Amino acid sequence: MSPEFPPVDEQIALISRGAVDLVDEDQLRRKLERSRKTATPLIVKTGFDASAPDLHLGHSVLLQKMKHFQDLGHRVIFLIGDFTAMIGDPSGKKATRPQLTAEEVRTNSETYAQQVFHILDRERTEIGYNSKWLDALGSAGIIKLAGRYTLARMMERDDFKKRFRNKVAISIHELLYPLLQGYDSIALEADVELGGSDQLVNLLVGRDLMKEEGLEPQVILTVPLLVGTDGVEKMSKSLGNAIGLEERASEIFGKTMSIPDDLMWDWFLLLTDEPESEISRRKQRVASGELHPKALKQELARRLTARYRGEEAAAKALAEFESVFAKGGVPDDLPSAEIEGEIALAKAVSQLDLAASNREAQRLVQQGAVSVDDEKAMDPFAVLAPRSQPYLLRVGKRRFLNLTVR
RNA sequence: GGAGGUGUGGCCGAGCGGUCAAAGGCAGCAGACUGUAAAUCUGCCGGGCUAAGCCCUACGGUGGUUCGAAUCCAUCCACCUCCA
Repeated sequence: MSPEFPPVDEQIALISRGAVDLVDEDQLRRKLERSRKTATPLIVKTGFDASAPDLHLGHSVLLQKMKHFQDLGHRVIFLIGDFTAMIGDPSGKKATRPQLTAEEVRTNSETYAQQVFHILDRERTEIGYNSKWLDALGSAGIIKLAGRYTLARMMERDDFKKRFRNKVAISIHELLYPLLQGYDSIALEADVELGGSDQLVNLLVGRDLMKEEGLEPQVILTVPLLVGTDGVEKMSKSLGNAIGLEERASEIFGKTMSIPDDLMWDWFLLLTDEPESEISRRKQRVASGELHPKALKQELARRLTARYRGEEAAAKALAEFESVFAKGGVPDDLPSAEIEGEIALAKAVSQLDLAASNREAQRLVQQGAVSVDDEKAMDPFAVLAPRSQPYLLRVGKRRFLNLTVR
């Protein structure tokens, strides 16, 4: 039963791969040594907000780091911030989050579980809810907790400092948020807490609170925020630059192919287990012209697609991408639709949702974006007459439809 | 409690009472090119209409002034700042 842990140096190498902050390494080393000696796994905590159940590749960076700990034999706790979600996230002060009901939290966490186990080991993942202890804390407990921290220390953090200096409002509950998050660490007696690099300060508060409580403070490890498909902003669903873990194979593949070439290196480092030395070697080979960036990006896309949709689907997505974009071909299985009676081309395009409106459909046709049966159609009012064979409609490079006109 | 400010298309952000479906930027879409749904360049970018024109909706809400308002007035709402 007693787990075998790899040598400490080996563990540290894997743990620190791609990490931004590690506070601090010596302490981690001590914890790992003790864990090895006593055959006791470390308790590794990662918090997730229960209000945003749609996970994307950005989240997967963190999940992978959790997986690393699992692979090393440690106890990974996937902590769902159901209580903190009910307070609302302080950083998103633009729109006050609606309070989630217990029911919603439950469904969301199920959705989570389904997505998370693409990466994490289902058998070895513990799922926790912070309402378990935060509910019990009560207002007296919160006040006591708040007494453990000072305004001056809270205001050391850059974001608050800036906002204060610029006279941008800071509401009281925003001060509470990190404290509650820190209390989670106390409750779990976490050895390590993982988070995105934007979480650093919150995680540090947890460390301080643990010390105050007389516990051994947690080690903090943060991972970078993954840059999204636009190559500029951090990946987020609302910015439209995200690739969801549940998307179709062709989408995952295609969207990955759409990232700027230079972003590949980051993605390789953060989203695959490719050794760092190998990544930099490839970078050199691309720079020297020996290796084609497209080929490499296709490999990245294939691997990411395979992880979430399986090898077979990934291979198919790759083949289809080549045939559609490199050779101007048509995908294997395309959607089909039927229309009763003859119809003008532009109208058909918009009615079939190949364009958002009639006007847009018209513009697309006039711009030469639409083809019928592989021939460019420039007249928006060309009539598609009823016929036994379906028409093959293509709009732009990516939208296809088999249309039967009766 | 008092003083003031702001509210424009998915976002940011211009906007003299007419020539404003509203500059510019971003995002998006398309075309060309290519090595890809990279990069670059070009075009488009509220909606409806068998249309090179007509019509409708739009500048926080409502109601006015005016031949005519995103632009002026009133009022309401929302957000923000300052002084207490």
